[in-house]
Parts: sequence; C-alpha cells; structure tokens
Amino acid sequence: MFNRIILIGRLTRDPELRYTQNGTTVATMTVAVNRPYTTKEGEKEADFIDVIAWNKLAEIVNEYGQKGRLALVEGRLQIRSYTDKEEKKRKVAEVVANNVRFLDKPKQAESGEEIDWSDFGTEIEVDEEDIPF
Amino acid sequence: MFNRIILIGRLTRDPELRYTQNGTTVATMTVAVNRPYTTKEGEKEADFIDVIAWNKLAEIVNEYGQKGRLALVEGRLQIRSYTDKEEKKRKVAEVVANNVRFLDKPKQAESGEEIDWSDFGTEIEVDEEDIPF
Amino acid sequence: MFNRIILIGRLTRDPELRYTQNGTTVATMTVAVNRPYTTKEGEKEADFIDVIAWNKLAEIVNEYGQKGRLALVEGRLQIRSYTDKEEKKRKVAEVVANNVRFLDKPKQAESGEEIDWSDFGTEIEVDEEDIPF
Amino acid sequence: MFNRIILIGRLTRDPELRYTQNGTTVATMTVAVNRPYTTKEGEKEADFIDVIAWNKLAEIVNEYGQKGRLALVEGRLQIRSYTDKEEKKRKVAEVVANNVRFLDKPKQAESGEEIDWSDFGTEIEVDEEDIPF
DNA sequence: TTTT
DNA sequence: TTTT
Repeated sequence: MFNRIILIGRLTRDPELRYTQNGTTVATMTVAVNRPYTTKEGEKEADFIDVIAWNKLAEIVNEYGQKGRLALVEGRLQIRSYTDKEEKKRKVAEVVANNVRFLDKPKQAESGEEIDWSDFGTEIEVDEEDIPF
Repeated sequence: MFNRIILIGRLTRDPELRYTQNGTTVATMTVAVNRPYTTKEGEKEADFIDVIAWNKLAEIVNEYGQKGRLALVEGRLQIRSYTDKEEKKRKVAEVVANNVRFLDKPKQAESGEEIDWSDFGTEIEVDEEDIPF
Repeated sequence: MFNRIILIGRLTRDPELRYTQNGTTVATMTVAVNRPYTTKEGEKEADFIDVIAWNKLAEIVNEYGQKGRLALVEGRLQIRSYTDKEEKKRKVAEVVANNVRFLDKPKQAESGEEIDWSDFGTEIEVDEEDIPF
Repeated sequence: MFNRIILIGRLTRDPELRYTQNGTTVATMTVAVNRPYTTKEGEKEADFIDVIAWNKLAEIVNEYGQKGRLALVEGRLQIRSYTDKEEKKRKVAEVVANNVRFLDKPKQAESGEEIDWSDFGTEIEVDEEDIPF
C-alpha cells in the first residue's frame, strides 16, 4: 500500500541505457550507499543498490549521471522473481526511480569539453503512469 | 550516505524469532506491499519484502506481529552478498527495520483469550546503535 | 532541492472543498499526528497539521475523507508568507499533498446508506504538474 | 502516529546555539528549500523552514553548519501553539531534527585557517529519547 | 531576517 | 563488476 525509498549515494559506474522491445527507454545504474557505521575492524561498508529508471527520467539519468557522482534517488523497492537456468527460483531487488537528482557538481569534462551546469539541482520527477513496470 | 525506506503492507506470515551466537535477538518477517498499479490483465501485483529487526524491536515485532496484520516499517535497505554451495555469488536484499508500527487492530485472540490493546499505534523505535549489523 | 513529508494521522474534521477564481478545485483538511512521547504528566500530545490538496486529489480527499479517518499523507512542506490586517508579517505552514491514502475502513454510513469500499487502500497520487501552487 | 520529513536545502544563516534553563543545548537554523517549479514569471521560489536540533546534534550542527552550506535534514514536523501579547492564538511550525548531514564540502576557512574535513558525510543521528520536546 |  |  505504500513503498517509498530515498537514497543518497555515488554511482559505481556510468548508467547503462537500453530499449525494450516496444521502444521504451530504460536506464540502469548502481548506487553505493555507505552504511551508517564502521565494522569492528574499523572498515566502512556500503550497500550497492541497483536502480532502474524509465522513459524521460532514463534519458536524463544517462546524460547527467556518471561514475562517482553523488545522486539522490527516490522511488519504490521492487522485488522481481524469476526462475534461472537450473530451474531455481531467484529474486532480484531494485529501486524503481521516480525522481533522481545529482547533488554535486559534474566532473570537469575531459580535454576542455564544454560543461552543461544546468543540471545541478535540476528536478527530475516522473509521474507513476510513466513507469511501465 | 542516506538510506531510508518506508513501507506499509501486510505480514505474509508470523514473524520468526531467532538468536545469534552471542545471544542477540533477531526477528525476520516478510511484508507484502501492493504495487501502485494493476497489470494489463487487471491483476494486482505485490512486492514481498524481507524485513529484519533486532533486539527489543525484534521482540515487540514477534509479540504483536501476526500473519495478515497491517504494518508500517521504516528502516534502511541492505544488500548482503554471499557465496552459495555452488560457489556462485548471490545477493540478498532486506530491510533492516528501526521502527515498526501496526496500523490495524490485532485479530481477536482465539478462544476468549485476553487481548492486549496497548500495541495499537505504539511507537517502537530503536537507536542505530542497537542494530548490530 | 528536496522536500518530502510523510504523515499518518486522523482527520480532525471533514475536508473543506473550495474553488479558486479560475476554477481549480482545492481541498483543505487538518491531520492530527500524535507525538512519539508522552509528557512528564503522562499526557499525549499531537501536532495538528494543515494539509492542502489540488484538483483530482482534492475531490477524492473530499469524497473519502471524513472526520476521524486514519490517513497517510505524502507531500511537501510549504511555508507561505503574508501580511495581516495589522500590517504584520505572518507565516503559514501547510503540507501540499501529492498522495493521500486512507488506511482504515470508512465509518458505517448513516441510515443504511450504501458503502463504497473501493477506496480502501486506493492509490491516489498526482503529478507535480497538477499542483498549481 | 507517523511524522517524517526529509529536506535538502541551504542554510540561510549560521545556526544559533542556546541553552534551556536546565542546561539543555539547542540549535536553531533556517533551511531554504527551492520549490520544484518556477512561477509563471519564471522566478524561483523557496520555502524557508525553521529547524531545531537538541543536545549533541545541536552542537554538531553548530560546529559544521554555516550559512550557505547544503544540508540534509531528517526529522518530524512540529506545530507549536502559543498566545501572543495581544492574546491571539498563534502557531509556529518547525522541524525537530533527528538527523542532519552536510552534503557539500565546507567553505574554505578564512585566512589560511585549518579545515576539518572529517564532517563531510558524517552521520549525525540521535535517538528520539534525546529530544526533550 | 533569507540559501546556491 | 563496485562509489568518495
């Protein structure tokens, strides 16, 4: 009845853009979120959380999100079930984003390339109806 | 850096209570959260989300949570990695609760048993330091 | 850059429906949210939070929300400034809802009237673009 | 029964530190949160939201928070009522923080002063029991 | 009294 | 496969 998750973390890699068979745009990325404690050995741990974005949000994520950028992700936690090749039931957890914001300044583009600063703090939010799955 | 999830859904089964080797109490349960849409075939779908609670919160969850009850769960999404028997890397997603509240009235106890109404709307919240993992 | 509030509480009165000059529907209501503690005198306290909903959400809130119902409200906190009749600057805080859900069963309608159960757990969510102010 | 707010915005001024009569530390600050739209005249608007932090959190906020810094604030919305000098009932809205994080790097200290970078991304979270009001 |  |  209610499912809301809010994450702030860094992209572990550049987002990947793909298209479904009927042409819907989808972007996937992984966000590393440091845990709120250190282990007894004094080490930091992180959760690596898969995020999926659809349509216009996918395109914006793909354009502005790069490995290392600090992102705020808002969405819902989705658990997908499937059967693997060995006929075993598996589950996949991912956050279906409806809002992504980049909180740091983009990295200086390589070799003098122009930077588009307009994304800093840009609001990218989608209606639930724009999320196909 | 920030990891917050808020769920409202129903317990798919009674919580399970266990103890770690050093005696820490831990409760696990699964919450079914209906998705915010119906499929093209008009079917409702749900995400079945594993929840883990520690210490005092585990005990309260175990006492007041029963299959079918409507629960609000607040916590963080944790992704644990492990290697299975076939030496394959697997991931488990679960919500580490720091706050659980039951939003409906408890089911009438069987056979005239006394009901403890005190849990209805009770605030059960734990400090991050009370969560061992 | 980010402003999200989630409340669960009870309506202190039936919602009020009005229309702006250009015909936009707007509903206002107050939600009582018990505080997470009792005072030293053992008394419960509550925050009485004004909520405003626009357009289609306003109509649904008006139809299904009645005094005493348990509601989940999601939105953003808005602080409006104005000058009162004595030329003093005043501030008003209100939650602009983009999602309202009723978590309890509706009260039995008076005098044998039919009940519409369809609202129980219904998802009512609006796009940011449907919120005029 | 549930009251959670999450804000990201910039401090409009340095936090103010005070002490209650019984010696409890309290910090107040205002966070400017830009609204998710521009007006028809193309202007950006912001909500100026008062935030209050207690005890250890107050001290940390006071130490690391300066005018202009980007902060994430998590807490609950509190509406306090009081009667003013003209015997009129007034209401004050403020966020009681239980978690504050600074998301940008601190400003370079003036005149070669040493910078303490340790706060960047530091987790500052308090137990509900540490919040006196 | 308002931040970038 | 993991980010700062």
